[in-house]
Amino acid sequence: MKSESGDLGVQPVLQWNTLPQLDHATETLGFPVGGQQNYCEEQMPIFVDNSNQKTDEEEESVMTPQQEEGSTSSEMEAFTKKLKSKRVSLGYTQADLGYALGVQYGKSFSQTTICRFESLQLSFKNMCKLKPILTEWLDGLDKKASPEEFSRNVLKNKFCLFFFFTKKLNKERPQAPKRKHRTSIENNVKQRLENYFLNCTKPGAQEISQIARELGMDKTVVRVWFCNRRQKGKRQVNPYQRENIGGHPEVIQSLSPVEHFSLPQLATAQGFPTAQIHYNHPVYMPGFHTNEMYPQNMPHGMPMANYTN
DNA sequence: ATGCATGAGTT
DNA sequence: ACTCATGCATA
Repeated sequence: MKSESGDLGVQPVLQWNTLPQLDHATETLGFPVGGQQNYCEEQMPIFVDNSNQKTDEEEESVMTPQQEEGSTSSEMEAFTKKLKSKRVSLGYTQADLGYALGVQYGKSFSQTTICRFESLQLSFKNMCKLKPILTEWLDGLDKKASPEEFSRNVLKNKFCLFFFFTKKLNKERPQAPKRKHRTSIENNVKQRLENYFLNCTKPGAQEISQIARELGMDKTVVRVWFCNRRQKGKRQVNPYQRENIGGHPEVIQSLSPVEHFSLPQLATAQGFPTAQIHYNHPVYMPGFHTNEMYPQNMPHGMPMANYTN
């Protein structure tokens, strides 16, 4: 990680917690710096002067989700690859990118969201919504990118991040956690939930109560689980589809129980308009209960420059 | 990278 | 009480 950068203004490296310039930054800025958390609830302060763009050629008022002609799934996929490639080449982590967006455009995103965007794990609509912002970011990088200037901006961004992060930290340190706790559902219970889901993707209050009782779970947890399970079914691309698009659709046909259920809106659920690959089961991918519904993504075989990690 | 959760907006 | 966008927390 020790980029041979040396000092400020040279190599933008954005691994906050291992950043060589970190100490320097800390001294310079007068507050501690480090860590890699998500603190996105709050709006980030905007420090960066975007003098190098953003004149008034751009009317920002409304970003119409160019759902129509602009974005097809393949376009989207191409875009995500481009984005990731650029991000990585700059040494940005997903979290960094999320924050950078906040710094430059006033709206930050979490590592999670960036991650999901890059791997097309969002609904198409959501992808379309985020794409313009990310496009802007990409474009901004290309424009008049004098290396020094760029590096400077990167560092400025980082300082903003540091500031924001620290402020947030200090705020939360005293009054610790009214934060949530991630309840962990045992695998066998998950499996049973899956079975219930298979039988009915949208149980009513009654059913939920019943299920909760039978599984010895909190009703709310069950309800949320179903919500999430449904939502998961609407994710845009799952690894199976992607890996088999150009290949052999052998593995896929496990079964298609979903068809047998009345899933009114499921069929039309915000899928990619051009997602031609429709396996019979848009929702449930049985056959794996290894707790991992979907296998790991293979690493995008790209020449990661100096992205050590 | 992903599971469980929240909150705003809908139905 | 749901959907949808989103993220903290965690594996």
